[in-house]
Amino acid sequence: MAVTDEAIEKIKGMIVSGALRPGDRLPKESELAAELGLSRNSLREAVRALSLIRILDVRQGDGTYVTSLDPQLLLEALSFVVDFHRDDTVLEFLAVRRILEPAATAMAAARISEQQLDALANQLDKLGTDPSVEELVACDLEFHRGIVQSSGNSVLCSLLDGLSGPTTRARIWRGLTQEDAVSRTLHEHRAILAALRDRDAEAARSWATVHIASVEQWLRSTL
Amino acid sequence: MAVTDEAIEKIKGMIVSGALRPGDRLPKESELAAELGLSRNSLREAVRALSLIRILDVRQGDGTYVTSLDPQLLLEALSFVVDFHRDDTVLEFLAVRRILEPAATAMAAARISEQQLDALANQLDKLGTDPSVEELVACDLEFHRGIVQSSGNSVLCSLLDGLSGPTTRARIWRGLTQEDAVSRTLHEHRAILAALRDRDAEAARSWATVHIASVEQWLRSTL
DNA sequence: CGATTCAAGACGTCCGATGTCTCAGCCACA
DNA sequence: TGTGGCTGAGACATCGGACGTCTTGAATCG
Repeated sequence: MAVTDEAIEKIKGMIVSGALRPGDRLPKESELAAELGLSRNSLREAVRALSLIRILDVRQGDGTYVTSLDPQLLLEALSFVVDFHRDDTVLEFLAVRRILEPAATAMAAARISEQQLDALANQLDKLGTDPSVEELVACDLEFHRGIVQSSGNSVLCSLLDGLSGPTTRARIWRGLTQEDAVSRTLHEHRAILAALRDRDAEAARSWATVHIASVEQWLRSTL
Repeated sequence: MAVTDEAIEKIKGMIVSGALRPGDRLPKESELAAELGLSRNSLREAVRALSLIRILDVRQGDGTYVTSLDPQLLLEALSFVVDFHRDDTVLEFLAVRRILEPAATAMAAARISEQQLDALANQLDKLGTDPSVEELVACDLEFHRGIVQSSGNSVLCSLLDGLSGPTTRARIWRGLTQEDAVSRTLHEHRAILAALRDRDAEAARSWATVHIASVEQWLRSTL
């Protein structure tokens, strides 16, 4: 195994074993390199790789630190990876989202606060009845994120956040070509919100499923 | 932005835009470095980072290539990230798995082949009635992977593979020395298999839910 | 014709120097 | 005495070049 890969594994080991804890500062590059038995250049490659996936946080002039290791942070790297997928796998991503999002929405029905509900309602109202496609999609993302956050599961939340990337493009595309997509989306959002207000998990789940399935169906018929 | 980060973005751009396609070979390091306007050292950091998350495949003595970019490959990096999570978030990962795995199992009920079913049955038989914990864990992983693969959604499959990474699972099982856990697991596996054979998606889903929920419950009571 | 050898090409690793940024401590000023 | 700027030490950023190791394929020899 290459020394750089070894270094990656060793640093990983130090973190997993607890020798390095979230927020801890690593020894300076030259010291750590000596400690691990490789050159500073090679060590830097390892550090850079771990920083790309948000394990390490490198601050020039200061030092290198272990990040908080929050699921949110680590899964953020997921969206970077997801960006590489081509359109022919969008359907598979959407299918996964169709599983997760309704479940998250149902979970939120039991936990979402009144303030959160009001905030969501406000957000929908602010959009008006004839928004631009870009506005609608941005609002859509925000709306769903707000709900999923209320599911109380940060892993679920981050995962959905990452998966939503590629489908965003598809939704924009759809909004541009399908006439009634905008009004239908608005209607579905209000239905989801109403179900959440009623604390009706099953209704919330169903509306969320319908919401995603309609995008999926359109996409399938288009490809 | 640092030159290395710039290089990462540029290489990403070349791939996303289609200038570099899966399997393509990159210019040699010195040339690419000159092309992107940085030193070979800095470029190598970028390449190393992209190779950690399986975007690039570096072969010493040969050259650097774009990987197939299969969802399977890219999400493989997920397990690397998941390894960093501490025990207090295991429950959240498990909750996500509890959503995905039953859905995948239900999907498999409609698509799984007879050969696949026989293979799964064989695998369970081979384990005997009193396996070691290590054998059981390995078999458990294999069993679920086999089913999820039959769901026909490679994104879903890779995601579950990453989430139920060896570390997570191992940690759960290590403490799981409950006597009846082994036999109960075996029983549940057989029930899932029977439901699949019957093409009974709902039964398969329910058994999968029960299967995961029992682990979840045990874990919750232990932490 | 096949096996072996060898050389070119490409990545792997290291070194040392210099640039740039951050932070903390010192000092002058009000 | 408090505040603000200045400055120097420390740490990361980047570079260029040298040398090692590995892969591959062509040339060579039996």
